[in-house]
Amino acid sequence: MASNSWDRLSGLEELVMGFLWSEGPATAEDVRTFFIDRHPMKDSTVRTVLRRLENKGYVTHRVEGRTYRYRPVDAGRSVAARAVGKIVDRLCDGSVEQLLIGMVDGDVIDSAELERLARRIATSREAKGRKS
Amino acid sequence: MASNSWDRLSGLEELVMGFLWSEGPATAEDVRTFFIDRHPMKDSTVRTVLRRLENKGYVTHRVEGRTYRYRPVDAGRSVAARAVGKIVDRLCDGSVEQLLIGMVDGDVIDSAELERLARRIATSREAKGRKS
DNA sequence: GATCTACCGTTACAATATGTAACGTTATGG
DNA sequence: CCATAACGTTACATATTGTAACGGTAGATC
Repeated sequence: MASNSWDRLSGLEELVMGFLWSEGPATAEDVRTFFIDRHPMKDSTVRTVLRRLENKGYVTHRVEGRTYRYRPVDAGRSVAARAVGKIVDRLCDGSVEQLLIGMVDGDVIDSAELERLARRIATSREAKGRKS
Repeated sequence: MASNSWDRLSGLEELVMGFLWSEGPATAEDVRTFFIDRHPMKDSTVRTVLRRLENKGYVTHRVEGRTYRYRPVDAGRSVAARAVGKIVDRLCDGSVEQLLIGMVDGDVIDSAELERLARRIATSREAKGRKS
């Protein structure tokens, strides 16, 4: 009962992941405190969410004294990249170009800006050769 | 009871949208026939799915004689672009660059290829000036 | 060493979302 | 007039999600 093939984050799970990604490793109590205004939860609620996130493979925990400290398994951008990969496969017929065109047309990003970013990334990549 | 703020497509809904995107406007019967092997469904099932898709705003229908012909409201890449926009906001702290880096690191796309596509898109866009 | 307390896992439940479909209704082609 | 094709309404069983009460347990406190 370990490796499921889940992939979607629920709204609350996404909120919590957002916190972990920006604030780094945290305990259930840290999470609860952080969301105390926006979204008050009992501690058991928070812990349930964290446990579910762990089952889904998004976080791991390390035992620290008698508390658990949770941390994201992957960077937000990695999870995002995988999600986008699936979107490309399923909604863009596998074509990243189609997606990029859609993003430019839909004003998600400006074409000049996209070109600039792509160039910058390509440049920084070529400077380091293969890594794996 | 018209404009909901839904956003996610379920597995089956995605399948059906895929069909509509690739095959164009279709009736419930067209859909049923198309999926007869992969995913047999009763006609009422298909029509329920189509109706739900319409509620979610993904398709519209036109009455044609006594049947409904459904068509996608937006191109697949538009839907994809919006979805990616949300992903960027929620998982990449609003930075498209973070997403692109994640995609390159995660081998969703090669950096050189990304640059090539970005350049091509930028070129074709600049050739047409503003449109809206 | 008896208590208290901070944490944890287990268990539970209501509200949705999803897949699936039976049924009743109604034009329309015969 | 009647069969039928196509539609909407209604109905579940499951799975997911948000929310939390409970009971156990290891350290800290008298």
